[in-house]
Amino acid sequence: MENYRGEGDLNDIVRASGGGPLSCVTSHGSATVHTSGRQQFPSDPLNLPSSAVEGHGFNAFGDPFSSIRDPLLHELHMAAGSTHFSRRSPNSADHHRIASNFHGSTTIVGQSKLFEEDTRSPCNIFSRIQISPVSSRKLPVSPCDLPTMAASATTGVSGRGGIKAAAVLPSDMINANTISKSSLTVKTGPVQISSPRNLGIKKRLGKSQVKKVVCVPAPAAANSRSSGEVVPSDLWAWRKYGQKPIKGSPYPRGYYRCSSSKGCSARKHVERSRTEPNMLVITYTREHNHPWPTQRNALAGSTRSHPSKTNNASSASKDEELKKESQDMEKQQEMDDAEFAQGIPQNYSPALLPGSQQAEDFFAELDEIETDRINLLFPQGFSGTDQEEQEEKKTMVPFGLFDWPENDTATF
DNA sequence: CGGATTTGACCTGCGC
DNA sequence: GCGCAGGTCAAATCCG
Repeated sequence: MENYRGEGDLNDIVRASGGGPLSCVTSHGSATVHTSGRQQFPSDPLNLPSSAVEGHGFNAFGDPFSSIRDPLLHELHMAAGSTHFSRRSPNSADHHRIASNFHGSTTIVGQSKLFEEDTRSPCNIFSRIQISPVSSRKLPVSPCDLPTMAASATTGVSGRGGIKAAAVLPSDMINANTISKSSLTVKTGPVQISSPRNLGIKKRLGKSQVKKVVCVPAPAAANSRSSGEVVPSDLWAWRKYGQKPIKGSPYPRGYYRCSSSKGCSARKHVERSRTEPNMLVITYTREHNHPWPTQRNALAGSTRSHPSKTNNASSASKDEELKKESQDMEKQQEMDDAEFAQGIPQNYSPALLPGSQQAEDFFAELDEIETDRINLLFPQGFSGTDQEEQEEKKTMVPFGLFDWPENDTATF
């Protein structure tokens, strides 16, 4: 059984309420009249004192994935936290501002009230993120195939038994940026994350395995060899070892194992949602038995997934970009590691007052870092002049990590 | 040439 | 026990 640490090591992905830092939804730009899509981003785990986080049940279930952070999820998390919550303010006006900022463009009048209410509610956003026990055999449809369940899934918890299977929230439903854009059009990808952190109950699945499911928008461009299937890249290096047609689905499922480290038994399989072909359902099984790789390792392990990234950049500047990116990522990882080691985010600085010089300097630095990160992730730069477009791309930052073509953002 | 992908065969678990 | 479907293996092939 290789290094597989056993079925018991993986938690189920269902939690009756509460959730974890992985429950970061970066979707935006979608529009819905569903106004209960409350964003509890003050629950951003990066910026909350650990006590507050634990108070909501984080890390209360010995989640194996909490010790090994998935870079994909981690980056989503980071991007959301850094991009939209760096300008912290204790007053409600800024709550309002933050809530609207998160979605990049639209200000929702009255949002702050919702915001405040929700921060008091024990049923925070994390209970609204996709919560789905997954069994490849017993779940007839993938999490992304269940948009119609969203209404009932807004709590993420059903009445009977407390857990609703496959309660998947389309981004439309989780999006606080309601009534803002063309109805029900997802312009940039929704990301639905089902995390083992969301589990309160262990549940055995088909082959005694518990899985972690992530739904991401499917890139359209081809960056794989012949199948045309495009798999978003995360910081792990994955090697494809199989592909199978799945009954009932027109799309095959690709099987990948971690190649970041020899002997790592981590697996994932990627398939398109059968009802939403624009969505990829990535199911992670087993655990990595090594720390998640540095950027250098990740790049080394995914060369084939990154064909011809020329983009008019000279090789010299490309090297510099890569170098800078690598340094940036490593620096960020070091910071993160330190935060996780201490349990309290180091950049959590509640003492900063909005008007103080200290705060201004702090935010100025964050702005610089922010700009750098975005530039790194979009080395081509933002070509568009439209402010909304730029805002959208800014919010898209995490998706850049998947190495998606810029143009794909409008294909949903 | 080394490493990644493809793909058919084989293995295994589950439902009937 | 049998059949089905998902998961894995490994040889062939491809690509940088």
